[in-house]
Amino acid sequence: MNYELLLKENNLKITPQRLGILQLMHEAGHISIEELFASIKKQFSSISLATLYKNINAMLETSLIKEVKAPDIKARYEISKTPHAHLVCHVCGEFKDIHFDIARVAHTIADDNGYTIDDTSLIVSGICPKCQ
Amino acid sequence: MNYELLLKENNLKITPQRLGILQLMHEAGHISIEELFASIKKQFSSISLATLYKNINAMLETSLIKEVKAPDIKARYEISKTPHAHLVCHVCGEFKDIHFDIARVAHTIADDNGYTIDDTSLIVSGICPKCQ
DNA sequence: TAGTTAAAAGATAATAATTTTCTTTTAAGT
DNA sequence: ACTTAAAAGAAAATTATTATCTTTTAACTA
Repeated sequence: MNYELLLKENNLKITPQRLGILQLMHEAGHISIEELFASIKKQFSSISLATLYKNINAMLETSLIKEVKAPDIKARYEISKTPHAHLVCHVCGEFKDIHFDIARVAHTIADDNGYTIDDTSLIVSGICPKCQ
Repeated sequence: MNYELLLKENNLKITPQRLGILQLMHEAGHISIEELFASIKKQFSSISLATLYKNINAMLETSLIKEVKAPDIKARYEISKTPHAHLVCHVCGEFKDIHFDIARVAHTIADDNGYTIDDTSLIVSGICPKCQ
């Protein structure tokens, strides 16, 4: 995955910190601020939490990344890809991408109401087999 | 709507504050903490914000109410009803219930993965006709 | 390739949101 | 009415997020 291109396409300056954030986000699939901060500090020991928040916000604004929030679970961030659903265990926190095409459904809903879609989120939250 | 029964069914004590919260939530359809606090103070001028949070959390735990969070918009709370989608304008904040049956889709996803469902949320976020 | 500039990083302080603690009050069951 | 556990209210504490300011750096240009 070409993170430099991703940033460039979104008119964001390429910085080592941003590349590190995107790399970690990509490896994890989806990651919370806490986890991200703990991991990124291994590469940039003096990185500021403020920097992390500012970058997350900048990348959210351009939709380069996406926030996913499920009940009982801290928000997680992921690099935007084709819309998909999330299955979340609220006991152990397991977070799974589900390749279900939510775009069709979303378009039907939005069109019926004259809306333009910017984001669609389908989150199924429950208990995974291990936690039952 | 019988709020006393709702509370009783969920083993929560019936208090005037809780009845007020449920009433406002029902009238609004979905409401943020801020709005709720502003409104509930008209009835209970000395109600504490801590009380509001504690009650929201208690009612969330029993699933008597549900939290709905869309990008750029503060979390909103609603009395749990049959699962439905939400359409949100992130410009003016308009929040619309959509009577689309998301349960079927959710069950398919959950069953395929051995999950038990506790909650399903489909949020389509975009720009409403007025804000375009 | 150095020079310029606007943006980003980092440090810290400030603000906002949420939770905790403690005391007083009250709902609900004898 | 009496008892008890839970809820309310007030205030403080904690946590999350944002803002401010100075220093550093990416990106562009001469």
